[in-house]
Parts: sequence; C-alpha cells; structure tokens
Amino acid sequence: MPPFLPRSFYARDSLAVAPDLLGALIVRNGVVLRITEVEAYRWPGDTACHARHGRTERNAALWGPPGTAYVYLCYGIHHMLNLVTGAEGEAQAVLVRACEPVTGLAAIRRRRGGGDGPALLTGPGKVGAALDLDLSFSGRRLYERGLLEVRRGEPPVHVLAGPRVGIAYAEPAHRRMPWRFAAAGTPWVSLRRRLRAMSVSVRPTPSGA
DNA sequence: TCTACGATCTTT
DNA sequence: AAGATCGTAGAT
Repeated sequence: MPPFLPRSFYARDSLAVAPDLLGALIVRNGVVLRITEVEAYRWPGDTACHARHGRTERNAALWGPPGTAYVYLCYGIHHMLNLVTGAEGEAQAVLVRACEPVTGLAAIRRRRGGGDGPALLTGPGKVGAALDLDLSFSGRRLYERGLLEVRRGEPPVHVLAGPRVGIAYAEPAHRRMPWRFAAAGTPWVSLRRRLRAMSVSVRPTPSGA
C-alpha cells in the first residue's frame, strides 16, 4: 500500500492542495478509490464556503487542523467528504466530488443496491455513500492508520479547471472562480456537460511530493 | 419554536 | 422539472 499523504501536504492553501489531490487514494474498509474530481473552498473571500456565517456546531471540523475530515449532511440525504487544508483555525477544505473505484467495487455495488456503470462514483453524494460515511467521520485524521485513510497515488497528466457546482447562493464573483478541478480523460467526472466550458491546463505539482 | 433551504441525486 | 429527506441557521 502506498504511503500516506503527510499532514504537511494539507497544510497549504486549499487552492494549491485541490489539484494535487487528483490521483490520490482514499482507503476505507477494503474499498480503495482514486480521486478524480475536487473543489476548493476557503474563507475569507469565498461566500460559497460553509464558513461564510462563521464557526458553528455543524461546520466546526472545517476549522480544524489540516489533514482531517469534514463531513456534513447535504439535502438531508448525502454525506459529503471534505479534506481540511491550511492552518488550524482557518476555514479551508477540498470537497471530493468524484472517484474512480480501484478495489472493492463489489462492496460498493452491494451498498448501493447493485446496478450502475461509470456513473457509480460521479458526484459527492455517491462518493460518501461508497465510503459509507456519516457525521462521526468529521475530525478524523487521514494521514495515519484509521477508518478513513488518504494515500499517495498516480497523478493525472492533465487537469481541467472550471467553476464550482451547486453554489447559486454565493456572490457572482465567487461563483465564477475556477476552483473545480478534474482529471482529464476519465469518465469518472460529475456533470460532464459543464466540463466542456473548462480550460485544459498542465498539472502544476506532483501529488504528495 | 418556526421556516426556508441546501457544496445532491433520481425519476418523471 | 420536481421530490426525497432532515439538520442547520436565521428569524420570530
């Protein structure tokens, strides 16, 4: 099994961490996923971020130390996985929006009641379901042995960047920020149609180096 | 307390 | 185009 992404990997701006996370592996109870799509959020200066109303009981983990998880419930149904970045006391995180299954695909299908092709892990709610997450995962450290681990993986050659999804409530300027990143050339990406407007760029830094 | 609504997904 | 489904935040 590849080494953990160290705590220091996360102790940077979420904007730098987000693209570097593409290709990394999420390990959870026999299931291994490769991250293919992420979004960066950070406060201040981003009204799409959950920290926009300050520190609350719900978003407490978002302000926690880098390299920990922030899981929240969306639409009363979906458990969304964020990886906390920056320094402790800041409110920054990277949302995992899509993954490619590496191992444990059978367990994931069972969990979801069978069926499905490439749409299996495209979308943050589906990722949360595949990893069987709940709110108790908030605050867990991801850089050491545990129920949820993140390890080094093969980075994609090219990265797509574009505006984030599902943040209509944010200020227009923040809505337009190209803080959504996806590995180019894989089917493991959500809302493919909106990817067409994205610009192709070369990956800035190697993952976990 | 009450109410509106969400970093979504599925079905119609 | 809209329902599922429920915890949170802001208002009362």
